[in-house]
Amino acid sequence: MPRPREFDETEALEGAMNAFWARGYEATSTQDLCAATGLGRSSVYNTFTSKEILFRRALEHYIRLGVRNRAAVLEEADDGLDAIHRLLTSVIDDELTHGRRGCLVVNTVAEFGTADPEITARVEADTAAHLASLAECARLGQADGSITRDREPRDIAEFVHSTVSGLRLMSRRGAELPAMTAVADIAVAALARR
Amino acid sequence: MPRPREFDETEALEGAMNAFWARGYEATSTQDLCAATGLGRSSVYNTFTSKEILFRRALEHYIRLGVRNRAAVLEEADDGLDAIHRLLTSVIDDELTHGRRGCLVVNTVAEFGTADPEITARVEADTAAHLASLAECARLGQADGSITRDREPRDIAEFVHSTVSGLRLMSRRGAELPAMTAVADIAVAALARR
DNA sequence: CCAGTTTTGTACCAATCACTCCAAAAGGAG
DNA sequence: CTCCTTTTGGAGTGATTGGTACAAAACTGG
Repeated sequence: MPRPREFDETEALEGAMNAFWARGYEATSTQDLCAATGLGRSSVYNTFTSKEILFRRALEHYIRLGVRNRAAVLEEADDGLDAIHRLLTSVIDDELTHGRRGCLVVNTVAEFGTADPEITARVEADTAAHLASLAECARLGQADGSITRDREPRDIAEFVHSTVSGLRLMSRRGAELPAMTAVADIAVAALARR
Repeated sequence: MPRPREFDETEALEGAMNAFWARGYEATSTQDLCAATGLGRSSVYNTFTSKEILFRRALEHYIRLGVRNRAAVLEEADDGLDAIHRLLTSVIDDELTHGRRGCLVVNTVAEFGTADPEITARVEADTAAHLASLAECARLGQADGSITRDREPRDIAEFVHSTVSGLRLMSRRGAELPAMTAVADIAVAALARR
């Protein structure tokens, strides 16, 4: 039987994810990746094949964590509007407690645009999933009377998604908490049924 | 008297700006910069000193153009709310006619965060100026009755600024026009006096 | 304890990175 | 024309890039 690994693959992946998250794809060297994962050069390549593939796996891992977190937040909401309010609040919270790192997906979109087909496809899939979940919130909110019926659920979803991106970017550039809270407040109020 | 230059410095700067805009700072090599400016290696370094300084000048140039464009858009507005509506519409228009490039400042924030003090300061200054101009619009709109008085001008400015960033990011990831229009519509409606 | 398999560390690879050096070229002022 | 300055192209700088080669190490099933 083979020699066993001396590290936990998920932990290493998480280290790489954090490095890419902080500095972006291009600015993160393979040496940075060794340091961030705690692995030697050989182990990195033996496990993750290449920088590009490691990045895709890190992005994938990030997205999975994001989906999980969002689901947890939405679960404890009282109604549709509250769900969206909680979501925006949790974004702000997360930024404050984790040092204004922004969002890996947002950073990736900004860095790559649509230049890389594989990454574009992965981002598109995540965006679609996020939008679907937000649209479902909107539909629920319209049914329970908390969210305006003047807009299509799809459009509301796009608006909230855009607001989340905006908040993530605000945080990354170092905006103050009150400013971010104000943005979230106005966004939520815009969707409230009146 | 010295030998004169064979190129226009502003044109060269614009070429460099476009390269950084499309690919980001790290992914743009000095060779890319030569191609984008049309200059030889020596001329690039003779004129712009270093990649880092060239980037700062490109960012500066981009910001100046942006300020000029925004001023032109705001000038022809009927009232405060219309100004904000026109601003968001012009962002969408600009993205569609210029190939969904997003915004250099947004991309720069995503790529650098607050890691580089000089760039952070420049972005902060631009953000402050943009916010001030937006807050003035909000104040005007509150005075002429087009914008809600339930919010502070400062907060409205932050909200609009965040929405612009959100739209820019949407466009860069390739979102459809109707989705962007919906976001802008909801944002404008959120600020309307009712 | 041995055979078999994989991981690991080290040394190494060509290519590219940002950048520099320098001589030749190109003008204008006298 | 000559002098003086600056620009220009091309070759070259060391350092770093992403990625490999390979042998020693490490573990387990037999």
